[in-house]
Amino acid sequence: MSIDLKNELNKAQYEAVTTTEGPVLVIAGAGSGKTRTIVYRLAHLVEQGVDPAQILLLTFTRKASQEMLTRAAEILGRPLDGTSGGTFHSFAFATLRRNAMDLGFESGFTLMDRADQENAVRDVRAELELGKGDKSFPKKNTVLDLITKSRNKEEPMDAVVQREAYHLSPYVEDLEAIARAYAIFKKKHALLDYDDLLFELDKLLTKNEPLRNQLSTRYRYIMVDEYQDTNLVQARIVKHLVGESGNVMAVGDDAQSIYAFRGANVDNILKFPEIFSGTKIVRLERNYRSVQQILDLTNHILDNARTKFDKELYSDIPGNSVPEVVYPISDQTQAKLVLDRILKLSKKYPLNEIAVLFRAGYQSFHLETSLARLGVEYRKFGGIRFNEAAHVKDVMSLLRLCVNTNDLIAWQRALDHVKGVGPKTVAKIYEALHTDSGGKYLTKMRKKHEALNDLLNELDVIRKSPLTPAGTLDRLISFYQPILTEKFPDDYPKRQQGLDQLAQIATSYQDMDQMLADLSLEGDPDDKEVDEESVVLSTVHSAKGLEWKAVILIDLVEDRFPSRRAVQRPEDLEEERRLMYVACTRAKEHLSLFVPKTIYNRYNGSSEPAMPSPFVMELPNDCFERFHESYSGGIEQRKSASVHAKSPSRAAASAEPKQPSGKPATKLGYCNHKIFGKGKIIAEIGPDKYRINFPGFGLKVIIKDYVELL
DNA sequence: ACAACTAAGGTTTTT
DNA sequence: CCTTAGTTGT
Repeated sequence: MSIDLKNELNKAQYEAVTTTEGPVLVIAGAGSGKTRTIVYRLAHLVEQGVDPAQILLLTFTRKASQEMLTRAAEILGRPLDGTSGGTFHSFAFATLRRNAMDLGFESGFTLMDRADQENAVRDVRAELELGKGDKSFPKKNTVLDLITKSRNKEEPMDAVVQREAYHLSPYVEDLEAIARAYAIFKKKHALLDYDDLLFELDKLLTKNEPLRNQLSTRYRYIMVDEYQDTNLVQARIVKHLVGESGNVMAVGDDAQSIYAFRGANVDNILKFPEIFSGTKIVRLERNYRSVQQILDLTNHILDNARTKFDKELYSDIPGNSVPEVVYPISDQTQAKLVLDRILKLSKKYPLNEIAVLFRAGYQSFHLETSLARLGVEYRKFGGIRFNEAAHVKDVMSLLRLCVNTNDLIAWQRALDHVKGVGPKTVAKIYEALHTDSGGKYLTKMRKKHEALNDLLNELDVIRKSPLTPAGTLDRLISFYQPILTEKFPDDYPKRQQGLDQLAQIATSYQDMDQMLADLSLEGDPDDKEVDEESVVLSTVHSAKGLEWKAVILIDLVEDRFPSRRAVQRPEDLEEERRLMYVACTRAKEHLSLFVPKTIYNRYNGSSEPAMPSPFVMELPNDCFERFHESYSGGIEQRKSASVHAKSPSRAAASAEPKQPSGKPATKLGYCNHKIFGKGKIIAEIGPDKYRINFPGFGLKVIIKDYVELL
């Protein structure tokens, strides 16, 4: 039985699927059947007689690649045995681990997650005694951001600071020193961070020719999804792996590039044809996801992009659902209105076909409490993750110490519950454990601190008789039990469930390192039985590649979406626009945009007026319907351009603040000032002056000649 | 000298 | 709400 490709695919998709030899670049608009194309290509290759083990599929999440492989197997009617699939990072981890010796890690290495990295930066800075008592010294978070940005963009620190954090210029040398010490720290403690995975793999493939040849021979067919979000190292890795065969397909959409902040480089996708000569370019422009009204709106979002995207999506999905823009009175009442909207939509769609999207994890907080109060189930993506929860990290560090006794970060965490032992003492104990002469000190400390003694004994027992990951975890969780109840008196039962879940996950692993890495590499473990009846709450980033019948976007006001941090530099603002595009293109049939008129400000404890997001302001009136919340609680349709006027006639609406759409602020736009940097022009004062709001500096009146308009 | 406690300041996005 | 700097206590 063979697959009827012609029937299952459109012309462009068919071409992408059947061009199996040589480099192919697929520019796939949102909802254009990108996944379908990859899935069919996988199936097609295997049907043509390609050994599944010769295929490598690199995707953005491991879940995505698993799903594609499963779907391909369904089409084929048999499983794809041996196909490698996963993220760049997970692939790198697996390859590096098989070659740990080559890297200089005789006894393996441990992967650090974000918190580990921050802790390491904190320690290193303390060690170097940099910025003692200097309140404006960048925080570890910021320091780490700059370090990884400099690595991912492969630019020197001073260039990054110059461009993206000019106010930190005085600290450039300190930052460089920390970056160097951080690298040494990792080496010393057999730790690799996310960036190291990629750079070490690149290094390994560059210098180890036999390995490179072995891999490029093995992977005769390589497919890379979301290519617009790869960075320079990732592109080099692809190049290494492709080798002689030249059979590589990159799939992506330049309009959906949303990871520049971590070093992704859109140029990768644009330059792909240069790097792989003879590239065949296929464009998928037909949209199979959304009704035309939604596409009209999303196309408008791109209209105002600085870099124009040569793309206009079209769809012939039947449906007559005009997107709506809803103006709640405040972000607090927004939660209630969103809830009402969800309940209304749930009559038409199952809950898991409804998603609420937002820019940053914390923005769903109000809504979460409302949903919980009403007993509506929800699943949240983005924000705090399972493996970042304190109790999970605690147990994980115990586990890490069983495999890597050099892991200082894990020691710090594991010894945290020992009363009377702080950072300094941990360092001493660590030293004692790693030097022959440390015995006396250790026995002294073991006598002094019973909890320390217990822990070391426990670890010894486990190390002497290694169990399976699940067995080890069971032991450690029992050991941790008393600590859990003491540390989290308020909610330990809930956390206990999390640990049980962790133990459950462990049963599917034979290998401890692998399990540890997976937990860091793949945020949340798969909910075994996904509750079908749960609304989805997600950050826009985490919603990438997903779709729902109904999508609700909240907090579309200035400083939130676009993020306050992104307004300063035009490139960042452009990325926010693409983010907005990604968010809206997730919707198949229904799209609601919520624009609260006021935002609660905890600084002065009151609600303050908020400007609607520029991305909403610039939308033409005819591509959405407008609703305002009335003070009596309901929402009412308002404004001229509406198609129908069925709204209930409550008169209260007239008391509302005016739509700020006509205000000059948005027309005046942004500008650059030599000293204050990027600012938003609020008003024109007289013939030659502007009132400008500079983030970090506040309102200023500046003579026009001194600013550069953007 | 170091750990524990307390008050205040600041919040993007992710592998 | 979660991190961190400053203060108190051992």
